Amino acid sequence: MLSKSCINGLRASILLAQKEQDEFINIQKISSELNVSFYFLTKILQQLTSSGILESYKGPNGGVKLAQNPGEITFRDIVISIDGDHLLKECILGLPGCGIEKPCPMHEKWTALRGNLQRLMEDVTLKDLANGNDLRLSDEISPFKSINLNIRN
Amino acid sequence: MLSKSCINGLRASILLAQKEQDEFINIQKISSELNVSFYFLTKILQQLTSSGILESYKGPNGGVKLAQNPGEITFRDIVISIDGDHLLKECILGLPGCGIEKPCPMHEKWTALRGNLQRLMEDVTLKDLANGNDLRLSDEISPFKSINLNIRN
DNA sequence: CATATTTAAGAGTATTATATCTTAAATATA
DNA sequence: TATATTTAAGATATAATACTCTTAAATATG
Ligand code: FES
Ligand code: FES
Repeated sequence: MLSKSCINGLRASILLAQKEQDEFINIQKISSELNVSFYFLTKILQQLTSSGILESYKGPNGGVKLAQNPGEITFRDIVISIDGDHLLKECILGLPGCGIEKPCPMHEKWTALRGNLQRLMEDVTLKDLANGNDLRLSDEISPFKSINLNIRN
Repeated sequence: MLSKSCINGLRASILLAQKEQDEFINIQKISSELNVSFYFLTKILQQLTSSGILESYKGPNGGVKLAQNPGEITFRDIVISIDGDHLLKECILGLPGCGIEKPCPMHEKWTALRGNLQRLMEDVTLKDLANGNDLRLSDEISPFKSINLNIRN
């Protein structure tokens, strides 16, 4: 449902919410904690930075940090930034302009469910997520495990 | 959320449910009614046939038809056949084995919503869909409009 | 039996998504 | 100011999905 980029963006954001809010966190460090490629994660976090969800700082001791309090950033903010709002706007049968012309047979049921999804995503903040269980994966079970562990040394 | 293959499979199935159940319908005809490439649709319908949702018949007057009554085939059956059950099984944050080891922070909310999605897809049959509005698109607005209209002439 | 019609199956191409690499820009610190 | 560190941006590579084409198999009909 969510793209891999989006999932990694969420996971990184949750991790940032679990850390000290005031200091910039090194992307290399985040990527190794999440077992995601540094290169890939960098691209994703650039997207979140350009959306204003993160702030970044270059140079020694640089990195990224949340631009707002974790309680003010929602799950939805991050999904929209990376995957856009397709999921929350489009017809489940792919018809153009969901509901505008003639709604498809699934329209009512789908928009109801989609509304619940939207509400769920709006209600959940990074603060909520950060207080939940640890999202880090062990090397053994991580689907994101990188093959080359010596990236950028 | 659903792949294009899946959406086209659904649209074709709904169309079949709107037609005479006893006769085989030509795939070329379905593809032109839906403004989908004959080649692409053929592949998708082969998938539904091998899953036992459709029956096919080769040769003159051949084609495909529903293997059961429209009221007995659910939206879910078709989604599972084409896209698999990822959507209904996986963790929204991509963690392996959703809920088996340590559930992610979204687990409860997501599984609740996913349950509603599952129920929705199980409740809706092709009969329901066929009685709804017309799914055919006009040439002007169809996102599936094929560029070359003279396929296989 | 020969031919035309139609789906099946597999191969091939195109487009998009995912992932990596390289170079540039900013900045801290010696 | 020179160097090392770190993100930004753009180019490249790989994988997955979408889509097309070709050939084979089944079958109706003359
Ligand atoms: S028109 Fe299909 S879900 Fe709205
Ligand atoms: S573990 Fe994430 S939704 Fe179940």
